[in-house]
Amino acid sequence: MAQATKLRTKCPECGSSDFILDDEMGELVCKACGLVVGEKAMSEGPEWRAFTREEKESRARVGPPAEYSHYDKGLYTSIEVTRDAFGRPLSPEVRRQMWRLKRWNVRSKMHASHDRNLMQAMNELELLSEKLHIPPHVKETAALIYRKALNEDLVRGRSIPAIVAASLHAACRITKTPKTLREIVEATTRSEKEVSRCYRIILRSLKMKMPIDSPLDYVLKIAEKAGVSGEVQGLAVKILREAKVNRAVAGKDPTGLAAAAVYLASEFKGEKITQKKIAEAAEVTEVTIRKRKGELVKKVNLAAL
DNA sequence: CATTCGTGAAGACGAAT
DNA sequence: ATTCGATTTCACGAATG
Repeated sequence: MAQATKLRTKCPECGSSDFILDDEMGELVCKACGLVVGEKAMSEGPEWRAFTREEKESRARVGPPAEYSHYDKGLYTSIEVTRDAFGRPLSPEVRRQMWRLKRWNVRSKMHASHDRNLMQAMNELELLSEKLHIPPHVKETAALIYRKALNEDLVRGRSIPAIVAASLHAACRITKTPKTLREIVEATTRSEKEVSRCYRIILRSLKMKMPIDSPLDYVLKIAEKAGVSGEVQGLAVKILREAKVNRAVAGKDPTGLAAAAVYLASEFKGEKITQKKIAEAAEVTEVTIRKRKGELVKKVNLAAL
């Protein structure tokens, strides 16, 4: 119990006392360095999975198992430090030295690659966020997601920038920030295909539940980019609301839907914008706008709005 | 001439097998 | 692992104004 309090106040890695409690995953994460204290501690034990599950169910205290205070124990059993290469006992002096060396070796090996990776990734994320004008809280979310991905060993064999981009995309969707995958990808050197693959992998292994993104989230952005009046924008929103209750939006690309709504609204209000302009603003093709527009016209009664 | 509309081929994706 | 169904995009041509 004393260990739990100790860990809550100080991160064993960087000494920071700032933690984020992610109760969805049952993880306690150091805000400064990203070390997942809870999971890190648990993975040292042989049955950490059972432990986490129990923790999750009881929803009681979050903290490391008792073994955390003796994390050296595991090394004692796996590394021979009591005898030399010929099986002769070592002097206590050498024994201590050896033990220290081994421990350092193992720890630095485990941490060095992790840290190097994280540093590169956070750097990349910083650049991306800057380029795309990502709000700070979204960036933070992306960072957290990346750290989880890293801890799940999802980065091995894939490109860091791709995973970073995927994490950012996930963060945008969770926070309902209207940024398309393509916009994010265009700020990187990676292909859309690759990033979207990473995104799906992250979603799956982290068991993340994404809110389905509504076309409404994109109306403002598109309207602004295309330079339409607030009136048109309001009408577009109304159209989409109506379309939603009429089940006219299932399975369609939300940006295309939003674009069509804006186009329709502008047409109706007499301040017509070309499909081309809206298509550009929404990053969909004119064909898609036409298709959605057709459905919208059929399903919602314009005059009633 | 610019804009709009419709169409077939092709690629991507999720779900089902 | 492959196939299927729905969807978007691309690249056109035709109609409209």
